[in-house]
Order: sequence, then C-alpha cells, then structure tokens
Amino acid sequence: MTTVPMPADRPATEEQARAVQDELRGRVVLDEPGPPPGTGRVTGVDVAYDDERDLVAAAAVTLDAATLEVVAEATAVGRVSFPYVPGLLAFREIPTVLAALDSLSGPPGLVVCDGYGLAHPRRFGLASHLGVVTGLPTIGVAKNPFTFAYDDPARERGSASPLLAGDEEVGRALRTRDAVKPVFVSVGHRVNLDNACAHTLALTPRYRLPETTRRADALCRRALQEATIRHSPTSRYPES
DNA sequence: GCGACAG
DNA sequence: ATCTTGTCGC
Repeated sequence: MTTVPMPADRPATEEQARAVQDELRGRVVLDEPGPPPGTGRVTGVDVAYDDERDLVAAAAVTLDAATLEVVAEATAVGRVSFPYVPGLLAFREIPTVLAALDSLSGPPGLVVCDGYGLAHPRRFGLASHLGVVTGLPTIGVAKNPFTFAYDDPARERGSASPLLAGDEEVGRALRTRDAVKPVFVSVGHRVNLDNACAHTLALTPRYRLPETTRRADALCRRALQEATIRHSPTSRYPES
C-alpha cells in the first residue's frame, strides 16, 4: 500500500480540517469504472470507540470477492485524536484505519468504508479521503442518510433511488434485502456509482450490510475489548 | 438564530 | 459510535 505525503493530515481545529478537505478534494478520481464486481479482493474497514478510555480500534478484513471468504485480517489500536463532528468523520477514523490497512498481509483491492464518499457536504467524505490518501479504489456504504433527499426505493433487493444534492446525484439509497431499510452508497475514489452499487449487491447475499463491513465491525469490536482489558485493573476481571 | 447531522 | 433485555421470526 502507498500513502501520499500529507503534513496537514491531522488538523488541530475544525476549520483546519475543512481546509484539508477542500485541498485534497481535487485529487479524487471519478472517471475510472473501478474493479469488476465479484473478482479480485475486497477489503472492509471499520472502527470502534471507547471514549471513556480514549481508545480507538480499527479493523481491515480482506475477502475473496468471488467466494466472500476471509483471506486476510488486521487490527490497530490507537488514541482518539479528533472528536466526532458531522462532516469531519475522516479525521477521527483514518489514522487508525491506515495502520490496520498497512498491517494487512496482502493487497486490499477495493476498500469498502462505513460512511460516505461523494455524498458529503463538501463532496469529500471518509471514503473519498481514504481513497486519496491510499490511492486505492474506495466506496462508501452508510447505514443512515446524511443530509440528502431521496425517495424510498421499491421493496425488492436491487432497487435504488438517487441521493440528490439539488439536481446532482451524489449517491444512491440501495435496497440490499427485500423490504428492508436501504443502505446509502456513494463513490469514494476510482470507482463509478453503478459499479459501487454492483459491488454492494455482490457483498450482500444474505444481510443488509456488506460482508466486508460485518466482518470488520466484529473484528474491531473484539480488538477494542482486548485493548480495554489490557488498560484496566486486572482485579476487576475474572481469571481465565 | 434554531435544528439536522455518516460514525 | 455507545448505552442495553427480551422478543418475534426464519
């Protein structure tokens, strides 16, 4: 994995963070279709927090895109370095996510993020940011709508409706399971929206959320638990 | 000025 | 994100 030099990677204020986004936004590549769904590798990344102990755990789980079997896993634990601010999620998650990605044994392939890419107030969400910093193709699959209008998609899996910022389609509400709340897909880096949706459907043969996200979520929670135990008085925990 | 607001 | 039991359903 490669990373581009980025001195202003960890801004101290919200204003600086927004300036970083405005600067990096120009490096997003939107004119590549991205890897074909169902081939190669797909990596899910997710983060879990323990604000009480100021801990953050990230996980990266790589699946074979055809079989959805796990081929590589990695975790990283760090200190919370930025508060949660809507629109600035990347600054809270990316440092630890990068560490987890770097620990992966093989190439990540397409990276699936928990959150948004283009569908962002400044068109530079977590997935866009991670893509620019790593150079990897990325997409964002969020569980909740942000600040964009959309119509409820038809009840069948595969149905979608545009996420609209005025008249611009910045993402899609995509139904991954019949009659179940849709997920919110947007482009990150080097992948187009049709492909991003196709990947999302290929990753949801059974559940609403992509297998990548589910695996990464379970893994970072486990990593956080282990880290939490290590940072706690042993007397509070049963021997085993 | 008052809410809304990915994780 | 996280706090949290049982419960309805395949």
